[in-house]
Amino acid sequence: MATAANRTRTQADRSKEMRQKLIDATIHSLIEKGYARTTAVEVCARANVTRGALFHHFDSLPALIAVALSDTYDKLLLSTHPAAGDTSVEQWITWGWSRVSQREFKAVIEIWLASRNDPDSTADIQPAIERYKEIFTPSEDNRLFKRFGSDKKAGAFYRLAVETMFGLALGRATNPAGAPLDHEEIVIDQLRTYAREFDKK
Amino acid sequence: MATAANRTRTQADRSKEMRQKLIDATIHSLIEKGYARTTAVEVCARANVTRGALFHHFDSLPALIAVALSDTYDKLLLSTHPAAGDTSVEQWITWGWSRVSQREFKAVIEIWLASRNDPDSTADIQPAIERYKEIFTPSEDNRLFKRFGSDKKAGAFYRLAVETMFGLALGRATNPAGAPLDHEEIVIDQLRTYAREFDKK
DNA sequence: CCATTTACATACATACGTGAATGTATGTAA
DNA sequence: TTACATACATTCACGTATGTATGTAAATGG
Repeated sequence: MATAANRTRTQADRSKEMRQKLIDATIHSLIEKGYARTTAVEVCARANVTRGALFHHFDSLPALIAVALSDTYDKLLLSTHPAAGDTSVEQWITWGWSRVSQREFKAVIEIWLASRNDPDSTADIQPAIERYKEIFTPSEDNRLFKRFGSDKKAGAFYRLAVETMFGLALGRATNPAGAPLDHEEIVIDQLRTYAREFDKK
Repeated sequence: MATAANRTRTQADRSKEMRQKLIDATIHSLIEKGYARTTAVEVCARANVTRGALFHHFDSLPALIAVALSDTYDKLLLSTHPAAGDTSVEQWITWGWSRVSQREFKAVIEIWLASRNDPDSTADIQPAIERYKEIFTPSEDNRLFKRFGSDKKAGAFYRLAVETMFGLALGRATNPAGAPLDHEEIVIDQLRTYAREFDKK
């Protein structure tokens, strides 16, 4: 029996739901299988639809991946905020790691690497990559991390902390089931210790 | 005209040279094209031989990659040493980064990721990965970095430094031509600053 | 309520990668 | 120099990915 909700499902609804289903399947495939094995067949199998659906809503698989990347960036980095503008550096470390340690971040790494390895097939994705690069750069323009823009020493620490978290994320990404590393807490704690030196002043 | 060197080229010589040629081509392909696009066709094209040669010397492409990985690990990490046992922590940072910043390290990252993404096709490679894991772990058994094994605080910093360098290496690996990042020196300098705190004692 | 668009499924043409089978040239020991 | 092993090249059979063309069901609007 078709429920009322089903019967009144508008075209716009169908499209939106299908697109989101394909986006989710794409991200999970990137996490579990990596970029190269994230094929149209694989994605559609996960979404329980045929390739016809994918090619109806997206021009190509790379086009879908580009949208999936933007979607993931937004969810990871823009949906939450490091408290207010008066965030301590230590708090920022905690917030940053709570973002970078998400499983979805592996999908981002996969796409970053693919864009280097295969510039042709990832041409559609490049813009989405560029658009979010500023987020990891300390500057006055950075909408999330203005506070590091002016202070040179703090800026250096910001760079270091980001790279450290990326290193840990890479460790997870290469670990069998994306499992956390044993020494993650040790490293993040060490970062917090260094962060507190800035907060003291 | 065939030179004396050419004419007396023994079968063992031919094999050794061919194997090395294939290994080098494999590493360069991993650096430029990534794991997925490092096909037998691609490698043989770089080595200017046919696939017959590859399959004669190696059981499969993964088997060749496994050998190439061991070869690279040895060249990167075991061919040089961080001075003697009395190395300062700061010197160790410099040495470590001089290793991890090598272009060949991207090939290692590619293989790490592939082993997670495709355990089946990388089954042959897994042992080579495991064999060198201890190098990045601080312990008394570590043949390179014994000095960090006992001291807990130094151990934490060692972990942090390694992850930071991995992060920078990932940045290079994803950068267009494997180009260095603008802020590498800033980050490494910051690591050196922290390292000096241990050397003071 | 019927014509038309939109959403999706199915079928097919094309391309590329692998591995095995087979053929040939070069080194080596008797 | 004959007899065989090793080193490589060529070819083919097969699987899988992509993109497109065509068919069908579900919404929409007059």
